[in-house]
Amino acid sequence: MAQEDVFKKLVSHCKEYGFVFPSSEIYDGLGAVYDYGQYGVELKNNIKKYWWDSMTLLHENVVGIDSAIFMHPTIWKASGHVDAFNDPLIDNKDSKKRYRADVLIEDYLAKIDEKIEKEVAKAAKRFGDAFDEAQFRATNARVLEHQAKRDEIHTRFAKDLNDSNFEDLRQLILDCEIVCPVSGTRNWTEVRQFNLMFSTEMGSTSDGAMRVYLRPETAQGIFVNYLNVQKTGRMKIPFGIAQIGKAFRNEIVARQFIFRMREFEQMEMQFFVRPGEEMNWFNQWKATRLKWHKALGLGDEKYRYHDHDKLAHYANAATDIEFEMPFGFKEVEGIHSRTDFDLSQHEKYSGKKLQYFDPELNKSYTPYVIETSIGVDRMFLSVMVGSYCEETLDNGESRVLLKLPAALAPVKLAVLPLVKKDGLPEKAEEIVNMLRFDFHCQYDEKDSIGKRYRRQDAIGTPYCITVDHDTLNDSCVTIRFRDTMEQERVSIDKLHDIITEKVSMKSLLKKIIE
RNA sequence: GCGAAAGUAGCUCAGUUGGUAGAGCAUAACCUUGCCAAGGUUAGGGUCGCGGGUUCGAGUCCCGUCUUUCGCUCCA
Repeated sequence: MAQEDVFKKLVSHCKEYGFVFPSSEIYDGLGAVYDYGQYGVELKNNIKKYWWDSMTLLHENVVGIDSAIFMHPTIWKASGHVDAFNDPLIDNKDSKKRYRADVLIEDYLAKIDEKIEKEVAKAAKRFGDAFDEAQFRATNARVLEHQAKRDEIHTRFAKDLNDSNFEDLRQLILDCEIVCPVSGTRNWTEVRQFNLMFSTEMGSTSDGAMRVYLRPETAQGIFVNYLNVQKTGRMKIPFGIAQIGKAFRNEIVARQFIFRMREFEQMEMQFFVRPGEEMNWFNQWKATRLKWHKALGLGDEKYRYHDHDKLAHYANAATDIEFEMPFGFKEVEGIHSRTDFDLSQHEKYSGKKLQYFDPELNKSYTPYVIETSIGVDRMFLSVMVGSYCEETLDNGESRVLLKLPAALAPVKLAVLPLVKKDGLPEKAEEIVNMLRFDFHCQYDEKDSIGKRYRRQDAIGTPYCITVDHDTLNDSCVTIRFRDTMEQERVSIDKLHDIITEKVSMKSLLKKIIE
């Protein structure tokens, strides 16, 4: 089966079994925004817990925070996000070339200036020979006309740009009859500002309102709090701060299901180190993070590093951990050595000292930062991709199952009475009531036992507990394993310990520090 | 953003030259059965993505729009 078909089926599966729904579906959806359903939210929460525990439990020197989505707007100036994508752009539909709208108009204004100069030069040359009053008046009128036009355009241009009024800016381009240098046509698209940040107003409706942004990354919330945490937590360098939270990016092209969304969730950890020691820590976190992924057992060959050749302005080393999606190897996590760029920028813009006094070195410095940044939704997708499975059984039947790591599965076990009479449902309910405090359990008595097994396979439930007539006498049940379909007869008393051992995060976490 | 294709039940899809919408699976109830998607009876669920137009009549033809997918482009 082609990879694209698998992906299509996976997307359908996510919808059909309550993992992921398109947002606002009854209103035709909202582009590149998705909601998590009843099983999706459980899986997602488990992924987050796995990450959180791996950071905060396995590392004494890593603590968590939860910073607000709204932050002071100057933070985004300091981080470089405001200036990075602020140009008004316009496309010519015929040549498919993209231009900066403001540059087109500036070029046009320059042309008018050229015309004026030419007129003046021409007149000066002519009047050198003989003065003709009629010609002088005509030239003067043309120059004044040009100047008036230039001033008018300039006024409108400055106003539109200042107000970010792109409709008027486009109208100005049309009114000036500016043509595309390549195609020579005036077939223009709308003017758009490709700013990756969403903005909104904070404060009163009229004068006092301040433009604030929905954060495009969670990292800045960590940087601006790093001294608070360091001082109140008595943290010594090296130490890290972890955070899980929503981030928002106004992507131009958002595609591939939940891989690139406009509202998404990040799990970021910023690790503060001594300047000069950053490469050691960079390599260490690179290795640790890959172990975290591989511990899930989705297949080691599905992961690879992708080292960046071209580095962002803030980084001196960067690598991605990529996962093999049906549409190719794609970035799931980024590990960056961000130097002291962010903290220095915030020192500059806030005017506050953000240095750390290192008692061992007996001096102050601005720490360097290693960042690990992973997209929760991408991780979710990679887990689904790695788990989705269509099998043909010995009897020729097929089954669809999610081979989810037991620790991540939304439902840990289903308790099924073989028949819904003879007291078996009551016995099954008893077992559910015994286990429900520790595990997410489901009870199901509808349809044949085989059908119920398949239903649980489809949502990735690792264990099914079946209550039969013998159970009433010997207090034993069969436990059926999702991946092998094998069964084992065990005592009800032992169920709790058996399941605990299998679904605990502990076994995953141990693999990371091995 | 450009180009192409698609949108009909929860899912996968059919629907003839235009004549008031179907199947399989799924869901719910009952009967029978009981360890890997069994059978029977019955029920619920669709203004055919949305809005216009042509027509006596539109799921079907035309226009617009929204959403999704693929390719290119852009971004990281």
